[in-house]
Amino acid sequence: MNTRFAVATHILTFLQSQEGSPASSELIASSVNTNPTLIRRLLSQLAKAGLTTAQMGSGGGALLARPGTSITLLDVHRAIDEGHVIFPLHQQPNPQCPVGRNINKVLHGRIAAVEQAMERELARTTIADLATDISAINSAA
Amino acid sequence: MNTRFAVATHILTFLQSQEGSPASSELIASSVNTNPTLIRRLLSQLAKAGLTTAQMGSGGGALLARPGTSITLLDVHRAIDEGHVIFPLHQQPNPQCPVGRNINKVLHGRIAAVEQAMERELARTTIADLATDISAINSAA
DNA sequence: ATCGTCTGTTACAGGAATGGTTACATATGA
DNA sequence: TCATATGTAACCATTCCTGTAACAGACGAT
Repeated sequence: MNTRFAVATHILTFLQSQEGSPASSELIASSVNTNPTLIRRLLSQLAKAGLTTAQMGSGGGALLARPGTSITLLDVHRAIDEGHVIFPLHQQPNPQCPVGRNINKVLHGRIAAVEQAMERELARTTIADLATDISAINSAA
Repeated sequence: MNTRFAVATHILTFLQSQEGSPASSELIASSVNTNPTLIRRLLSQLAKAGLTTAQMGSGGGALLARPGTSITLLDVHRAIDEGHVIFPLHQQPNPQCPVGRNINKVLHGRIAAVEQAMERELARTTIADLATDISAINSAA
């Protein structure tokens, strides 16, 4: 089970709720309930994608690189699952067979439409949305 | 890389193009370019989902259990990736943390919308559509 | 009735991905 | 200078996927 997308989203939502003060990988790890190295690995990918920055040294930690209102779940998906295809095609079907020769060509178009629908929906939610939902739950309780 | 969805779709499209004559796992395997056991494993799942049937014994093989016009890619996805969540949540975030306590509740709703969008799109393509596209390419060539 | 064919299923091995752990060089604030 | 924290690498256990081999059971052909 690959939970990196969920954990990365958790990290970003956590940073959003910190309102600008840096969070150490150990603090984040305690919220996610995992170990700091895994958090740093994901933060490294998020930083490469331009979603977070890091402040090294004492009192340092991770920060959002831009407002949570401008970071969507699609951004997270692209940063974390880069190159991870949801519905991969199989390699080298038999070119001698009328079906095998063309199946990938035909399937590719249909799958592309599916992934586009998925991405459109991912793009509709921002990190700020999630943080807002959470704080609404917490202030209601 | 998990290509089971693509291979299962290939199998069903192959059966559709057979127009009712049974296909052995070995014949299908040669079209997919893999081994018969993998084909039989997938056929077993497709049969459990009611998409194919099997005719045992000499001259036997796999058959579509219902018209290809009524089998969608969503049916294939459900038969093959049953229980395989696209965006799984992470287990047991810290309940002491305001974010950790609620992140999964909030994320779940957003992810459900994404998967529904994906499923709607998968449901729009049938096995018969794929077979039609392929025969169009072959007769054009 | 026997034989060959084909399915359905199991077992096992190799390879890849995931996640947990440890370690360490580097950067930075105090 | 020192404690803190990042960034990254190495290693291990676990799990999933795929290929391979094996075998009992079903069924058509002869």
